[in-house]
Amino acid sequence: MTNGIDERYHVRSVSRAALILEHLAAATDGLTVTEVARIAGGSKSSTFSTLQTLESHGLVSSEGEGTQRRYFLGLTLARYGELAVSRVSIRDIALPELRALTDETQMSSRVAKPEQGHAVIVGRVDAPGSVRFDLHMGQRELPHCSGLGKAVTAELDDDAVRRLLDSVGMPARTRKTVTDPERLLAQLADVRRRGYAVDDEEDADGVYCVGAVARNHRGECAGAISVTGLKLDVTEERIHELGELVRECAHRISARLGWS
Amino acid sequence: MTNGIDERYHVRSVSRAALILEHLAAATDGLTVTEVARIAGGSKSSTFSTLQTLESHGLVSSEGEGTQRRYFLGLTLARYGELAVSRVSIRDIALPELRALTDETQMSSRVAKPEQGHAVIVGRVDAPGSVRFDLHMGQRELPHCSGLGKAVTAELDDDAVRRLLDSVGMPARTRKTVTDPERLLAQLADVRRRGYAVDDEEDADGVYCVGAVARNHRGECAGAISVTGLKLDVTEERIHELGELVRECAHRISARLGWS
DNA sequence: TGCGAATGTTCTGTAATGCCGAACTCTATT
DNA sequence: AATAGAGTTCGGCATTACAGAACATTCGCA
Repeated sequence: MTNGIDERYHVRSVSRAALILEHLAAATDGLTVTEVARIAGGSKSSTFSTLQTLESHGLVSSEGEGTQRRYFLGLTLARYGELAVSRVSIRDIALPELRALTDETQMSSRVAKPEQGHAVIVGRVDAPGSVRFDLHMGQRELPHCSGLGKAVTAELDDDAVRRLLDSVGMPARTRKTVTDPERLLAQLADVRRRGYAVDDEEDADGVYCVGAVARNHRGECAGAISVTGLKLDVTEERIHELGELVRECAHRISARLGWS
Repeated sequence: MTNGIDERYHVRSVSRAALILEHLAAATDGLTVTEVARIAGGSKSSTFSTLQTLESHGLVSSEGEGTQRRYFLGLTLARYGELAVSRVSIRDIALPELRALTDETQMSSRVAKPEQGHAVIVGRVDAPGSVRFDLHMGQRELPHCSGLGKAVTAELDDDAVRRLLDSVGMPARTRKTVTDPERLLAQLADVRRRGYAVDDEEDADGVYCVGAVARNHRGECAGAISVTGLKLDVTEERIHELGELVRECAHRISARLGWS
C-alpha cells in the first residue's frame, strides 16, 4: 500500500486499523479476532482493542457472543460511502449519459474519478442481460491495464507516469497486459491524440474496454467514463466506432461540467 | 457516542480518527486541517498526521494544494459501504417485498438491521413522486421515536430498554416525541401485542410511520421494515389497515428467512 | 459427562510513539 | 511590502499502544 504520501507523518495505530478494515473487506464471511491478528499482523490483544474501538464507532460489527465471534465491516461505512459518492458531482451528470450510451452500445458503462493517480469507480450502468463484470463502486482501476485507468493516466506527463508506474508496479493481469513502461507511454500518446483509451483483454481475458476523460470548467480531468463488453462482440470495424461514441459521450459530460 | 462497549480497551488514535470521519461526514463542503482540529479536538499537527494516514488508505480524500486544502470522505468508503450492506441478507429478501408494499401504499418503505440496539437502515424503496424523507443508508434510527426503532426496541425486555434509553437518551425531536421512559414501555407492550409500531409525528412534524420486525429461522429479530408518509395522507381508519399491511409484509419476509 | 484444545478476554510492564507547541514556509490580501 | 493566516515540519516528553502471559469460556470429542 505504498503511494505518494509521506511515510513520516503516519500514525501507526490508525494505519493498522485501516488495514484491518481492508482485510475485513476481503473476507466475505467475516473474521475472528485471531484470524485478523494473524492476517493483519500484530498481537491478539492489540487487535482486539482496535476492533473494539472500531466497533464502538460502527465501522465494524460483530456477530456471536463468546467464542468464535466474527467481525464484519460495519454499517456506518454504508452511510459514509453514500456521502462520499454523492459528493462527486460528475457522477450525477454522467449517469444519464451513460444510460443512453449503454442503450446504444448494449455494453456496461462506468464513471470513475481520479484519486491519487488511480481511477476510482463512482457510478455504473449495467447492460441488461450482460455478463456481470466485477467492477464495484469504489474499486480502484489499475493505471496500465484498464480503459478508465489509461484514460486518466494519459492526463499526466511522461515523468509523472513513470513515477506512478514505479510506485504501483505493472502487474501482468493477462497475457496481453502491457508490462513495459515505454510501450505504455507510446500507447498513452495515442490516447491523447485520439481522445480515447483502449483495453484489449489486458485486464481480463475476453474483456474489451474503451475509456475517455471528461473535463471540468477549467479543462482539468474531472473523471473518466468507459464501456466494457466481451471481446467476442466487438468486431474490427466496431473498435473505432466505439471509441468515437465514448469520446463524444465524454464530451457531452464535459460540456455539462462547463468545459467548452 | 457512548454505547455498551468497554472504555478500557480503546485505542485513542483510532477513536480520534473515527471521530474525524464522523465530522467529515457531517460537513458537506469538506473541512480544512485547522477546522478538523478545532471541531474534533486535538492539535493541528496530530490532526494533520491522522488525516494523512487516512488519506493514504483512501478513507479520506483532499482537494486543492497549498493553503485552503479541504478534506472529504474518501471513495474507499464507497467500496466498504457496498460490501457492508451486501452482507446483510435481509436486505435482498426484503427489497422485492418492499417494492410491492410501496406500490400498494404509495408510501416510501425501508428495511433496517438491528445493531447495538439501534435500527440501521440497509435498504429503501422511495414512493414515486413522494416527498423525499431524509432516511439514508446506514442511518441510525432512534429507538424511542421512529417506527423502525420502536419495532426493534420492542424486542428487548423492559430492563434492557431502560438501560438503552439511559445510554442514548430520549431527545425530543418534535412536540409529540415520547420522552417519558415508562410511557414508552407501555407503548412497546402494545407493539408486542399488535405486531407493529407507530411513529405519529414523533420524529418529524407531519411525518407518519409504521414499522414491524422480521424474524429469522430461530425466531430472533433479523431486522425491521417500515412505511413512511405524510400524516395528511393517513386517515384515522387507514392507521390500523397500514399496521396490518406492514405486519403481514414483515411476516412474508420472516417466512422467506425460514421462520414459521 | 468430563477432558482438552482453542477461542475470546483481561492484565501488566515497557518500549515506542502519538501528541503538543513552536518554528517554518507559502499564499493571498491589504 | 508587510501581514495574517493557512499548511507543513520538527523535537522532546508523557502517554499509551503493544506484546505476552494469564485467565475465562466455549466447543468438540470420546
